[in-house]
Amino acid sequence: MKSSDMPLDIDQIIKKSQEVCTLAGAKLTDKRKNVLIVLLAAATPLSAYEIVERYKTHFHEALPVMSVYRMLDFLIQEKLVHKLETSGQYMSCAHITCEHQHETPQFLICDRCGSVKEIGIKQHIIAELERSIQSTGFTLAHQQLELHGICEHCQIKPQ
Amino acid sequence: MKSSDMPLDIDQIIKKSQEVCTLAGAKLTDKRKNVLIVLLAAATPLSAYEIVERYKTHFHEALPVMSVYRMLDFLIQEKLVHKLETSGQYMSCAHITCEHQHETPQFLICDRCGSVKEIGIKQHIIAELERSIQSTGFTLAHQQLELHGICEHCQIKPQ
DNA sequence: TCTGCTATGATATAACATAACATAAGAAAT
DNA sequence: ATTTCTTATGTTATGTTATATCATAGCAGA
Repeated sequence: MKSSDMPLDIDQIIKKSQEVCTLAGAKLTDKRKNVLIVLLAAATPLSAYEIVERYKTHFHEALPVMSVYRMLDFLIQEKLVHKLETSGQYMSCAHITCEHQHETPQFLICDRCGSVKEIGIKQHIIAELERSIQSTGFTLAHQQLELHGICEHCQIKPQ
Repeated sequence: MKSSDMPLDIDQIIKKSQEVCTLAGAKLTDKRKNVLIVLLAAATPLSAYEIVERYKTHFHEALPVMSVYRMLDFLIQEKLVHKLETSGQYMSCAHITCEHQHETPQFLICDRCGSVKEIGIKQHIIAELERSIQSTGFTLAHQQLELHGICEHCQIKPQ
């Protein structure tokens, strides 16, 4: 069984997230926490507007989109959430409870079912990429890669 | 002098574009051609709405956004134009007049000035990327990479 | 309690994109 | 030349993602 198929221990992840925020001198308020919970419970990345809907379903409380965007900004800053630039969607970081230093994330986005797998691409490939770019004088800001394709599961299914 | 600093021979690129379309059994209509000209004349990628504005300035004719999107779809299909997924902008292909088979494009996007450089990343790096992804069962649809950072020119400037 | 900071709410609007249906323009067939 | 078909474009409406701006609430420290 691959780790990605294992049920998440949301309580543990939230606890760890609290610690991360406290260490950074930031506050994981109830609403920020709930937004994170919505993302943790989702099988796919969500748009800010989808988060509003699910928040309402889960917590019986309406949250303005504007607030969701701000909470997402906060969670991204604390590296608890990633933004997928290619689709304008947000997902919880798959490695919140990992102790190791987080590398720049790389994503495999399934264009059929919308699922996303967060992977760690070998650092030497990224290094080689950077070397191949160096000659242009360009300095990379962030190396987040978003690769689109079809996931294993959807390849097996007839369509 | 690097080729990217050289003035484009727009006439020649348009002529070649006509050929590409004819070969594919498609028609590069006047309006499609004009949209391409707008992109060729731009220093940075443009959004569909910016294209509408410039089209009006250049050709004294109002074009509905809807039509621009369709023309962009056409030009992208003919590989004369690329879409930057991370910014929702469009730019002409830098290699229209090249005879060689076009590889999947890779882009260096300057987050300061918005300029974009279309580069060819060594094929073996892409191959290695694919290999590193293969174990996940994922099949890449397109390997277009959009890398954000600061371009050479903006690094030299004070801010 | 006052002050000030941070978080959140509310409203409006910008920016990017698509759906659905109507019309026009050009090629091919008769 | 007229009809017919197809492709291209126009029109209107709406959906989706994101930001600006100003107001308010809630909490911490002086």
